[in-house]
Amino acid sequence: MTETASRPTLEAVAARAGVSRATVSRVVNGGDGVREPLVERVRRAVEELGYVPNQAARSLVTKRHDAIAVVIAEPETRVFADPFFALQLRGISKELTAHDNQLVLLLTEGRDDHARVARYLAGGHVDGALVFSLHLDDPLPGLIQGAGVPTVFGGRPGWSDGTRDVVYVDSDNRGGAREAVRLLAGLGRTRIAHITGPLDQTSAADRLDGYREVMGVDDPRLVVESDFTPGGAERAMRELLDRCPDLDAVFAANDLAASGALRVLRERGRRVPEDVAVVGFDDLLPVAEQSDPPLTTVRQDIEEMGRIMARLLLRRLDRRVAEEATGGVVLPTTLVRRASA
Amino acid sequence: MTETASRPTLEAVAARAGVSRATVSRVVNGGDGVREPLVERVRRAVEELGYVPNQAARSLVTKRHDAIAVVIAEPETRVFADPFFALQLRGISKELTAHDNQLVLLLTEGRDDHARVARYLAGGHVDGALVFSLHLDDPLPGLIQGAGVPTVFGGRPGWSDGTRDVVYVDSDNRGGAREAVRLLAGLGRTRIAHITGPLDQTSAADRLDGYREVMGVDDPRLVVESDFTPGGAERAMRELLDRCPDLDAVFAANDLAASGALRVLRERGRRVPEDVAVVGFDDLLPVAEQSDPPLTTVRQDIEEMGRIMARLLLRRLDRRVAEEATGGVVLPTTLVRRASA
DNA sequence: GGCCGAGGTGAGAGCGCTCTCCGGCCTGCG
DNA sequence: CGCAGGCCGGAGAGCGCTCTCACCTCGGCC
Repeated sequence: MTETASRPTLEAVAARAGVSRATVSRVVNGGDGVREPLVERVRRAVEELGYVPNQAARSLVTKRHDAIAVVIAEPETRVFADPFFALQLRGISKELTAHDNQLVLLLTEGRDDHARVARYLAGGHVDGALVFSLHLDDPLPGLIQGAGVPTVFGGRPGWSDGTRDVVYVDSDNRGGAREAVRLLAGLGRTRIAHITGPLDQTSAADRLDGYREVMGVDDPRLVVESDFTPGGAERAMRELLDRCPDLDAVFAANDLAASGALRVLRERGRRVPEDVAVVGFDDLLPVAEQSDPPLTTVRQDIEEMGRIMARLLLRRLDRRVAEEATGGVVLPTTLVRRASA
Repeated sequence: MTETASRPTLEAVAARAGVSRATVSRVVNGGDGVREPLVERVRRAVEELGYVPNQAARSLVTKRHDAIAVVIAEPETRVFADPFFALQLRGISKELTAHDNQLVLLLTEGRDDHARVARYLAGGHVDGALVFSLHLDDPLPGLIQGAGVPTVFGGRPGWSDGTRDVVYVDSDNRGGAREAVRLLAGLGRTRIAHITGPLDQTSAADRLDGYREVMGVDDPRLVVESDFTPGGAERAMRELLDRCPDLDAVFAANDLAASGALRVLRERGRRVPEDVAVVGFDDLLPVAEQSDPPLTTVRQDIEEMGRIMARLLLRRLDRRVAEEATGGVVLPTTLVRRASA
């Protein structure tokens, strides 16, 4: 079996069109400064030969790769249990595709992988990186910054050492939480409990902050730290009911937790929302809409977050030295009312 | 702000180690045929300079990229609603990482993207592709095969035109379904209903086949086509109960569907498993374990599937012309008993 | 009608690497 | 002690592209 003829090169196209390599290159890259008849001739040659530029050769000289790394650190296996990352990936993918960039996915599995990722990024295989780092003590962001690759973070990185020059995109976790708690308060609820997420994640911490801002001085009996999972939330909910049987509302840090809370409330014979009103966070449709009763929750547009992250990074790569704006972009949340509150 | 000094090249390392480029190259690529003292000297130079090979330059000559594309077609938005792909990705990522390959993620959004993906693959940017194509009429697999890139499919592709040379990895959907239905039959259930998945997906079709194999002649009243979602399964379950109020078991094509069925059964006052036994498929922990009652289901090792896909592809790429074995690898499933049956 | 300038096109030098030779040295054998 | 053969290491030719520069050909202007 003969090897299929190797792909045509610029040279071949040039020969066929009767022009020089340089001209073909110009046409392929936009065709500025080439006269129409020639452009046409080259286009046809490209078409006929089925020419596709060799990206490796191109990168070698341009030092551009048109590729972006997406780094998802996964301290817990949890990560993939909720569709959060999947949705962000979709947003990122759409935006990158629209700008002819490729998405290189780097999944890390514990600390051992950090060095690998850092090396890869430092190796200049990609033009930039989109990094999800949601934990306060995560060393990865630091390593990545050290690698000197333009980076945009997903979610506010929780630096222990104060401010650094970072660009990040996040939801308005604090504002969303405030809105949720205000809704409950507006419903006349006075003993509003909060099931938090893991507080070493900035999103969970910020939601707790929002809760506290509205509650004023908080009754420690009403707050239980949990882990964003239904199971964890069930334990938390039981504890809350034991501590404070007369609570009349629960703000859960995400929808998964809310669903766990709902289950325990039902099991304990509390009616929702009559006896206890419940609000979640995220608006994960399969969970929020299917729960019983359907969940009132704070929606964040996750896919849009992904898209914006990509857009920010791409823009940064464009205007090289220009305005290296730093800081965060915080996306608004919206309250979605269903039956649970 | 001065640009940071560009990364060191082979040349620089060679100079520092006092050897030729060729020798450095040999050391970097395994060091065969270079004497120990030289190897050591080169290693040190690499270390000191922080040298990382330029992948583009390397690819240019080797025609290898050490990169694999993962193509996930997404006809429906559904795709990311369940953790299925995420888990497979994890398996793939682990295996690729272990062999120093990168994962390029290609998400397609409707038919328009097909050409883009085909062009990309044909462009020789990656050494191979892992493709998830679960629909009977999907043109994508055909396009990809046309591109001449070594490919392994996730899930049995449903060709309308009979057999082609494909390599795929799939779960034993049919066998798993048989096992599920046999369990129900063994429990003395005689009117066993089946809520299918979308039958244009081979997995759903295979599960239905398995069900039929055990049931013998099937009562059409007992089978309703659905869509792998809780909502769809609710509608299907209602219809089943209306048609056949005395059914005593339900085999749902996946766990999400089973959870929907459970909800309707509860709403209609049927006890599970006393009145109606329920079995799902997938063993998605958050769903299966958290449902009420916990779900008896057919487990497939999704992450392992991903790993095997990657392994198969990598092996294929290795032994170039050698045994181009074709056909499918079908992974076994196991029945997990919980409370629902 | 000649000169200058602008706009198009081509020639050629690399980008950083791999890999094939080829030559030098060292070993072993006659 | 001389020569064949094997190993090691270096030189150099590209891989396919981009980009600078020089050249050429016009048109416009004096």
